[in-house]
Amino acid sequence: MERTLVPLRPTDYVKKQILIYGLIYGLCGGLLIAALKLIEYRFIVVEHSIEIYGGLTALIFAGVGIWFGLRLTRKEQVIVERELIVEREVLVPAGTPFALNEARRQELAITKRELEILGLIAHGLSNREIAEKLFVSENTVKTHSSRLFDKLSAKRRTQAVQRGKEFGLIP
Amino acid sequence: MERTLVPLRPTDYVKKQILIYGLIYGLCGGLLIAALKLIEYRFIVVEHSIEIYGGLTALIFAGVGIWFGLRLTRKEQVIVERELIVEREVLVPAGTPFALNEARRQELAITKRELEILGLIAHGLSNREIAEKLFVSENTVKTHSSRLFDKLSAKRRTQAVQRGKEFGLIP
DNA sequence: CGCGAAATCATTCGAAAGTATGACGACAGA
DNA sequence: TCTGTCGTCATACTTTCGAATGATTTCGCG
Repeated sequence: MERTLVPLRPTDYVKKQILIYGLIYGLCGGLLIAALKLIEYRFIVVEHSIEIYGGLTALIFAGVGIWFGLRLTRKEQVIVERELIVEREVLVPAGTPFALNEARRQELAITKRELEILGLIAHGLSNREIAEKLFVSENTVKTHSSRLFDKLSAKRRTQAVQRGKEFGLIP
Repeated sequence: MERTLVPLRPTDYVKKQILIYGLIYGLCGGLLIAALKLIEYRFIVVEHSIEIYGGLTALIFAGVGIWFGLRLTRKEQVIVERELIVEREVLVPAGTPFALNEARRQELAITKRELEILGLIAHGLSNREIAEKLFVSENTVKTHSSRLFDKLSAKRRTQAVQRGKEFGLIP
């Protein structure tokens, strides 16, 4: 079985962006601590202030980081899932629950994004919910699903799900 | 018509864990900064050290946070997959194409007619098509499906299908 | 860098789906 | 016989989908 997984590597552009924003982000953290320190010198004196402030800052920024991480993965959900499946296939070759029919996908000229949306449709999400989840507009979701239905010869989303399962595009 | 279904969401225990680990995490950040400060006092003196150290700490912790966020979602998906597999194993032991979970059906108080309509919905039929197939009016189909969605806590037909499969009501 | 394929977003409009409510007959069981 | 459940149908209304188009931006690849 052929297995062409997309590594999902960030482009140079994205890398640069991450670097820049990361630096700005870190700077903000430093400024926050400095500000706290400054306030302290002016008004009150607290023991172990550096530890406390640092801890608070780290906590806040960690929270933002986690949130950001969660947000990031949303876009990659389907692909992540696919990787998992591959892994399982290697581990448990006997009773494979689901393996993406990549050949069929290319045969039908269904893009990854469309497949991703098909998965979300199958999970019972509305177009709006999908849009929110993927961080795009509802119109975009409509466009994708429209093309998807066309490729699957489906008239409704329920039908698309049915055919998608038949074709082994979704579990 | 209230219908209390198990939410399958993070428990209080998990929340507490997150809180505790979050605090510990933040503390580590503070200690890290303090350590840096200490080292500075001993050996070298740097200007704006607080800002720099704070920034570095924030940066590191943000990175860890993002990594952690990524990690979190990945684990979640594995679990979801696993649950699905278990359920499927139970429902389809071997050879049998599909066995209706009658217990679940009665538990949810879903009538046979409603189940029938759920099956047709899952096959991708529209309300009108279902009506024609069952020799009833479209309004009747709507009534049935409305009640069905209520019992399944579904807002859309795609969601109803999804839950129906989860519950072993449809193949 | 340029090109084609994807992805993004918008607008409009009709069709389909879903909500809310009420009603009526059939029928099983207390 | 009364009660409750089920299946049937209707009306009115809101929301969501989906089709058809066109436009712009981004990405991957040679």
